Amino acid sequence: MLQVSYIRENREKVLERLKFKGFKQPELVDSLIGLDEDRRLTQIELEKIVSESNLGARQIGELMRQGLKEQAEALKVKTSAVKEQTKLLADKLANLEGKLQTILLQLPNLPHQSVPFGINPDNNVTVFEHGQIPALPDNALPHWELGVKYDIIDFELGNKIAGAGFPVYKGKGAKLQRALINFFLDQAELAGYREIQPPIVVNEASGFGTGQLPDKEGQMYHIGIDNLYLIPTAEVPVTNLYRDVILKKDELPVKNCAYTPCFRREAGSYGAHVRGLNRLHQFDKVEVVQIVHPERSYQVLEEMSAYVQSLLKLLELPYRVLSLCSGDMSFTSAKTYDMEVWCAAQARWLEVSSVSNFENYQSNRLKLRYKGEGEKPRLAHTLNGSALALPRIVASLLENNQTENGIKIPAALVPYTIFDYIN
RNA sequence: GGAGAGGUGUCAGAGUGGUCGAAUGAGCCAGCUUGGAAAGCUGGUGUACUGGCAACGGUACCGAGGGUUCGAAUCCCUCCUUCUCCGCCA
Repeated sequence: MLQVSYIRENREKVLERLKFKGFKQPELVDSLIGLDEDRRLTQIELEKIVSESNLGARQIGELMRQGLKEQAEALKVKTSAVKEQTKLLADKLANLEGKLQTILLQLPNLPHQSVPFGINPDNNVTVFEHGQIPALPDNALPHWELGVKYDIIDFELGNKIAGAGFPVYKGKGAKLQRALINFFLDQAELAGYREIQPPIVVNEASGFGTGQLPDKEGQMYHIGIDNLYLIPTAEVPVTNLYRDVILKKDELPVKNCAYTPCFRREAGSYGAHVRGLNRLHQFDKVEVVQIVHPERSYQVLEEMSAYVQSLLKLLELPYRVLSLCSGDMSFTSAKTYDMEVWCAAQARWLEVSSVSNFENYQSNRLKLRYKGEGEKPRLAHTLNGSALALPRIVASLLENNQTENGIKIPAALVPYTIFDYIN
């Protein structure tokens, strides 16, 4: 959520950046500024009257103590009348605040200066590529067929017990999952991240805190009876750990990581491009989250990007890094890098990580702040990234590493799988 | 799930309708004291919105949200949560 004070003081720039992002309702900015003006005037008026009636109440108390009942009664009548006015103003104020909030929730984050302009994914800019695209034999199989061939991923069984998009991993397939999770967590720890094991359901307040609610409600599984949501990413619980928190300045940066299953309804997305592991309702992911000083957030974004790339290098997967264009970035991000791995049999790039700097857009909503000695609390900057999401990594490993002897496991992973081939 | 008792500032802990944003103690910060420290003494020590160049004000916040009242930490309602006992259970 953008700060009202920032919008008020930087109207031109906000409008320019929103246009850059392709935001279609720039008129909301001026509505917001108008409402804010109105809100402040109303508040001043209300507080003046409340102040008066507070004074009256205090005087009544004083009179009562002195036993001057009649004077107290007279003053009561007067004060009651003042109070009537406060009701109207309080309603008006609440109404204005509601409208203000509604608009604020509709305004996306402002893209950083370094974000390339664009309106769709075609305008994303490849900023880095690494690794050789492997040449596969003609009889190469896509991962969903390899999964069946080696009896390690069973989509039909998952379909039977849960539904489409809930695969069952078996034998070495299951062990590969576990190996990847441990590998990612160990790497994260080496990079200075503290491991968190959060709940994988969250309440409404948490959903609002990271912005899944109210807009993306349909994207999450909802447990109606207890009004809880299955998390779509560990970002939700791990970032909400810091909701309404004021950190000491020297506690920054906060670096947390977490492995969790993630649940996404993905309503309406079916078809060939979401086959196999490409898009699932349940998948495993290790997420890294940082809370940093505002002056450091762009440096940290680069560091996080480099960290994710280091994982891909260790897994020996060909990848590229995209700087998302203004129009393709998520609603809440100020700058995002996507990491995509090459899936040889499908002959396409698949996104396995998205690393974003939210600046203070999330922390404003979360009321996540930091404070130095004798300073005012200030909003911190938050960043997060997948490190990494498993299914597409598995897809890429299977497709790229298929040999006549089976699927070759990259050396860095062998200590975790204990086997070096799936066959 | 049933019965009961609680939730107050950084912490401990008073406060049951009227100068209570909140006693007291501890902690923390600053000053005094000291060669230095401890002890002692003095002062300070929350957040948000808002007015003001500032000094300094206003309003709100005692788990959350409503309500009663001229006035609520204190009374009423709903919810959350913690503890104890019982039941159930990985």
